[in-house]
Amino acid sequence: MENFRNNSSCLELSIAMPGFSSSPSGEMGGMAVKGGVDINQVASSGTEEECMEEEDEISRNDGGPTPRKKLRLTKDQSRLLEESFRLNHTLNPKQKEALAQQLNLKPRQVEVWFQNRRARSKLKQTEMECEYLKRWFGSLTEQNRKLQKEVEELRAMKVGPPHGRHPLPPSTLTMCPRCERVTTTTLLEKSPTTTPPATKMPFLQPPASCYN
DNA sequence: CCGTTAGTCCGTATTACATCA
DNA sequence: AGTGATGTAATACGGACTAAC
Repeated sequence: MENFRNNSSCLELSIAMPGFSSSPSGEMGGMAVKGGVDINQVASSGTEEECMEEEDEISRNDGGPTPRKKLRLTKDQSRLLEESFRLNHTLNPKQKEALAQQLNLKPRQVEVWFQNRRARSKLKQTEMECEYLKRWFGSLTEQNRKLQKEVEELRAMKVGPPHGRHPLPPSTLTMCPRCERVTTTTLLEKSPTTTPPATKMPFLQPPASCYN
């Protein structure tokens, strides 16, 4: 059976992360998944069916819950998994099988590794977003503080000398999120920092000056 | 055509173990 | 040696999707 579900795009945020290419393969299906399988019983290149057989053996043992032991992947295994992940964030059954064979792991282990890896990616992205929003908040606070100050100054000017002085145009601050350089622009221009970062993170749209 | 069911994969939360300071 | 923190492999569960009936 094929499963064309392809919704890992929910992970697709606009922050560019190294090794996060978000190009899931579409074709899914065909693997038995549910059911607790203690796959730590040595990483032999077994099939899913063999996993199930092992599970049966385990559950037949003494009836009691078998303590699960945890496998640590070798550096080579991790490296190869990471390389595969860079190419694809999801695996179709054939890829999974091939990779498992190559790594001397069970397909289920490869599948779990990819699931956890996707979760870690997402967590990392969320942390980055959080960090960015904090900085955003900080810069807006600072911007607000300066504008308040400017308002105060303008008010003071208004009640001060009646004529002969041209007040400066009100300005606002713009911070480039990439280089974190603050520039001043007049309010007649559209200030990018006043645009909420709701949909797209402005990492991807730094001002042209950033590249100068 | 529509509803139901079974099978599959995925995301998410959690658990349990290994390792390190 | 004991312990708490951290990283991560593995499990549990529910949702989404598809094919078959």
